[in-house]
Amino acid sequence: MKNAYFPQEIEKKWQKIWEENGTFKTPNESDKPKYYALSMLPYPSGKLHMGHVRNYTITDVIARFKKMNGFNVLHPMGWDSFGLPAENAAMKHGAEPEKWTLENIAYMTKQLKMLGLSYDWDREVTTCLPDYYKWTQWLFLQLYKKGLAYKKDASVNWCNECGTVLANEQVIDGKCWRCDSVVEKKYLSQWFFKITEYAEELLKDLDKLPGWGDNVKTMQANWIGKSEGAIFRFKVVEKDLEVPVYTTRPDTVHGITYLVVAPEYKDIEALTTPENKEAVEAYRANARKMTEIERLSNDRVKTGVPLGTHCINPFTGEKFPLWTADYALAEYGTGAVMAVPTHDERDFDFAKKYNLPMKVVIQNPENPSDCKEKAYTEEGILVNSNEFNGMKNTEAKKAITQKAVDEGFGEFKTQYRLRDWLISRQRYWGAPIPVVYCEKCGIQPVPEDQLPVLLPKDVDFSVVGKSPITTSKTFAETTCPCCGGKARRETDTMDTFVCSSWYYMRYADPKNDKMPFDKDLINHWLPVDQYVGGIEHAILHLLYSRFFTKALRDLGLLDFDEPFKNLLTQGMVLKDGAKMSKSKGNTVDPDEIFENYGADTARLFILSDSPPARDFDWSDAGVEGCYKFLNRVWRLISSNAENIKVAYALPTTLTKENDDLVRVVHMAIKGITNDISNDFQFNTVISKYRELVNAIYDWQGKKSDLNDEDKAVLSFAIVTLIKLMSPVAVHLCEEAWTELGGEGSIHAQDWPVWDENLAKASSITLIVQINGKVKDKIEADEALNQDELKELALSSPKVKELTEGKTIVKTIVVPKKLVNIVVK
RNA sequence: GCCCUGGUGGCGGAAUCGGUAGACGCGUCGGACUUAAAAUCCGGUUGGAGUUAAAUCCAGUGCCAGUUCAAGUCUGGCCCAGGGCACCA
Repeated sequence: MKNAYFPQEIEKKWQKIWEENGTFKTPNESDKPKYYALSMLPYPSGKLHMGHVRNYTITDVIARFKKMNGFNVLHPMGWDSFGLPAENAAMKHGAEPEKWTLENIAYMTKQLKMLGLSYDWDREVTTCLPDYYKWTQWLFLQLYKKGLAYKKDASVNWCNECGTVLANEQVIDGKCWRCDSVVEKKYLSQWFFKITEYAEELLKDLDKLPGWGDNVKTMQANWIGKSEGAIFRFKVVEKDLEVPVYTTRPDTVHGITYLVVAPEYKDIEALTTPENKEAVEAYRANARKMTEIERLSNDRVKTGVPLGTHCINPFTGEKFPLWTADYALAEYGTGAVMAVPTHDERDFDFAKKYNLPMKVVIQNPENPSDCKEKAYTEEGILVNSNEFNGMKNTEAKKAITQKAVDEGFGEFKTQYRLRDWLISRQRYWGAPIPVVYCEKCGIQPVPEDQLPVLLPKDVDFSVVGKSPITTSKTFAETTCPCCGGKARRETDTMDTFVCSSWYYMRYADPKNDKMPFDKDLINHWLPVDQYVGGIEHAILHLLYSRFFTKALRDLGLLDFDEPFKNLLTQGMVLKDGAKMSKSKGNTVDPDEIFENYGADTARLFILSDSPPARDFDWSDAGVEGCYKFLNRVWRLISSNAENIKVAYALPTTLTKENDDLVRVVHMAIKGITNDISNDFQFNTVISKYRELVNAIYDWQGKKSDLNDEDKAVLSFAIVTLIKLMSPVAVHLCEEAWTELGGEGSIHAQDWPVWDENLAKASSITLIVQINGKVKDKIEADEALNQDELKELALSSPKVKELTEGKTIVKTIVVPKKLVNIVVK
């Protein structure tokens, strides 16, 4: 074994051998239990960044750990390779999106291999290739047949910069998730997935996911936004019309003093009197012009105009006016709101501004409020509410709704904030939506045997204001699968999130050309046992994937309810306290780290300083420290190489010193195994590697010559060390294993096991406290019983001195640990 | 405003059940080796008091109370930071 550590040399060597030997191939058939470890698949942007390195290292260590623990581990990798950057690159550099994408994939694959990741590359999935997107299209057709994919005219989010529509989930603070430019509203005919059909199950099944963080689950729950309330229908005085409203406060219904409809409300024109028409039209025109941002920026300052018509409150017979105001949202509930200014802050603000009447109907008997200064929104007792007076408002909700139900002007209603998923994109580089439009037959799905609908090659990427796909002379023109007549192909492509909603299923059966996946195989491998990725997908990708799983289950394609059993959301990689970004100039290039220190150092460092879920601050000194540590490990092994043999067996009886080292090794096995099992605390795992290495050096420092027993003990310690380190320092440990006479790959060895009796020190340190403060520490035999421990503590000279002249009130003995003497 | 997460040395962070606070590392200071440097090795490093040096003592896990023989850990109230949602009726 060489004296010096040359990571670049050994890393290259082993990567080649592993590839040739197929060390990391995963067979479908195995007598071992399965384990599916998965990282979120990357977008092939060009180069790996440190966030990737962190993500894939975490998952890789998990996969290797599980493999050594007797699992048949599926650990695949693929590419989320449709999307706008490829198209932008095409426009900028004139490169084909496909060529650009495949080149990036080739480069990043090389980088992933340099990191020493244990992927089964035979299962690689590339979403932009026809053998994959054929099945994305096939799945679309199944959803279409089931009524879960549909086309409708709707007001949609439009990003001018990207030249396409966006899903609600892709609009962040009124801006595009990708390019950050302001999103506008457009009225277009678009394709949707009916995710709302699963709103209740998506919410409810969050409870089935104890392996997910509460942060992600509450984000999803908030996004789904369930609320329970009632619909009331109010008759319009001047017209033969009704205005239905949704409310979560049916208990306040006697306090209605006006009603608000959204500017986009469907019946608004009919509800407007001729005298008010001009003002209402002006208000609506202005609302249409405003972007989401503008609506948000002047929040709290509410505006509106009266329509001139009135409704009757069936509970009181009172007549109240109708208004339009943009604080009522067309897309939520019925688009109309009953206003109770006394018990709703928004209605209160509006009523104050326009001097509308107020009527108190809920009171706190202890501390009544007249609601002149602010709305009272807490619980209370009903007043001014006819037969409901005196009822607790929580009970009145039900009673009042029931009355509406009985008398036929209302019902109980559960409402969700979640909207259907808009999947059309007016872009080229995506999976074409497989439908055609026929003048005679209408919307026709492309027959399954005609899939895939291939992307055309004869397109002009320089066009502005429309999708490049529309420039193809060959693509749109087609024949109707129904009547054979002339028809036009859909030119919209699917949101890339559709592709990434099922990729983890394809890994189970990546080469299937009859189906997206075999049912038995997917039921065998799925759900994913451990999913690792960034928190930024808490809603988007994770919600869509959960929806897909449930929809495909209902299509009979699979038999599970949730795709990801355990989810680890890793923190960001920072540098100098800020997120790494090119614009800030604080990025670190993985290639440079591989070149200067090797992949093992990079892997060790990225896991070392912070627990996976927390943000990680990159520091050059930290990398240096990890490199030094690996050198230290290397020296420890190489300087002892002739004394260490994998095959050496431990003698049954040992000297005290050797016994102590053996105990340290057992403690390390136990500690490291528990740390990995307990939320993958790799930072403490690595500190335990260091402790073990330090202990071996200390032990060695006390020895001048090694006898046979010493050699056996040292071999045990070092062979265990490299097994424990092998999931992290994958190349170094493989090299050491081979040099020390190990057979096969270290990555195929069994994980070390500890002996509970040896995984502790041979004696205990008894903590002696007086009044809860540590006063003495005594080495003691662990066999001592409680009384003996008490005697031992009381016999301490220190204790005698401090208890002199005082009364011992009480003595608490914690077995094997501590004695607390309470004195007065 | 609502929801989630967190608050421990100069820094990253550690501390199964309530039982030695600060593991391990980074930084830093001192020492050894060296002509010198790098590398390596050894030692100190929460604050304060104390001493020639030590021993030793006191305080200390965001703040204020409480429970307990014992609280970083449990309970109640508050403050701060980060993230998410936000005119959702």
